[in-house]
Amino acid sequence: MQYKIPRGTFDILPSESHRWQKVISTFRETALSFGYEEIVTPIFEQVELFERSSGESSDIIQKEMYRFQDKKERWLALRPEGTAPVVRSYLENHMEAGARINKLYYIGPMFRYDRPQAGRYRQFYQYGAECIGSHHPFYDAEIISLQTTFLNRLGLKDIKLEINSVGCPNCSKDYDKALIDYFSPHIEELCPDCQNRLKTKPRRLLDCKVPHCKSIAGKAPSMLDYLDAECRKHFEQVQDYLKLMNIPYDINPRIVRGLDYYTHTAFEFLNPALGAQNAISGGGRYDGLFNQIGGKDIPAVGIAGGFERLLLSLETEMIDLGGKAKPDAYLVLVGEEARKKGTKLLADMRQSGFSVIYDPEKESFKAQLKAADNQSARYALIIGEDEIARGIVTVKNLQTGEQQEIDADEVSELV
RNA sequence: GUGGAUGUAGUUCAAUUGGCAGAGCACCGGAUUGUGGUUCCGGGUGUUGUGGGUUCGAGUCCCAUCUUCCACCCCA
Repeated sequence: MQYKIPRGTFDILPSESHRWQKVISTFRETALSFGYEEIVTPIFEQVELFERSSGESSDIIQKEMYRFQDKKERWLALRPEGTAPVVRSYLENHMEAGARINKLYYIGPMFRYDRPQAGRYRQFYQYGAECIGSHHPFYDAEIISLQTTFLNRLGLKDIKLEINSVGCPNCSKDYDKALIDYFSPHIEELCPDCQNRLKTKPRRLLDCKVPHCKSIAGKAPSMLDYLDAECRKHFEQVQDYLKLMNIPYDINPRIVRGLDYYTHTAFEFLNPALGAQNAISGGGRYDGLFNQIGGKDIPAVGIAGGFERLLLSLETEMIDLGGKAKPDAYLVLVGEEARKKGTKLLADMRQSGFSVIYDPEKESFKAQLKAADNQSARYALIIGEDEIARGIVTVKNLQTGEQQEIDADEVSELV
């Protein structure tokens, strides 16, 4: 084998693709039933869009983004995430003028240069939904509800929802300061990563897995104590809605979203069975992003999820997504006359919407029937010398083994 | 980017101290030339990830490289 698939990418083969289709169509149906409409944006964008939205210091920008120059030496990037392009498109197409609220969903590949692992790829497929134009806590809950409904429709059970509020820029500032005050006396004891985090993103300290850091972080001040009155109220209202919608959740004050632009609600859906890469989806409110990109003050809340991890979860829970489509009929043709008549029948039946399979390279009667069985066809349509002579087609039900002879013209009606 | 494992047939796995690369499943063909699934018979389908090295001889030992996996980092 001379050529190999690039590292961190994968083919979706026919044996898998029907599972993907099932999950994707379930997401589409769910989003649609919540009033979300699809938006499709390009796979690459100007580099600056992501630098501006994700924050230049973020890992995504620093080490994970695929950048390249085109022939006019414009710097472009394969999109590492879906929200910024949606926001770009929203602003560019003046969608705020068309409707007060825009509810959008997207599906497609994202790209991050990262070390591959189970459930983590360099080209991976995400779905996402964004509700743009309202600050109302109902929509925070609706976005979460969209995800739980989606998971329920797929039949997934072992998924946890954790929510948090990261506050607004105001209380956020106070909190970061409190964290720095708290951790600074311990700086010598912290792991090198955490010493670094203290300078760049204090909140990341709360997440560290090194036992000693963990024990120090255990007594650190909680974000929830630093929320101002308005943020607190918003967070409570989101929870009220979740309760009304019958959605179970845990509050986890340690949730930190990776990207800079989040405000208020932040949440994650986790599957504890998945190992290290256990976040199925995550999201939150990003009232600050529009300002960051386009200078307009537009509130929004959204979610993004990964299909790979979803499919892994479905596998560990052994949930059957239904097999691949089975053909209605397989043509078994023996003899030259039968081949002619059968080919015509094949074309007619396909024209009227049936799925019919025929393979001229299988010549023996037995080989054709075997193939019909192999492909799980519902019926075998048999035409041989006998049928030709009598102007009929033998129809065999491959499940029951029952067989009947019918008039050549009436085949379509029976199947 | 850091640390640690891994790789043999389509697939799951064998192969003794270095001594002719094998088995189940799958696949293909056949079992009175018109009846599939079950059964029986036959067939191994391979650059042992790749490239070097040691050796009379390497799947096995050494070096490099790639892939995948585990953890970190990060996140979907």
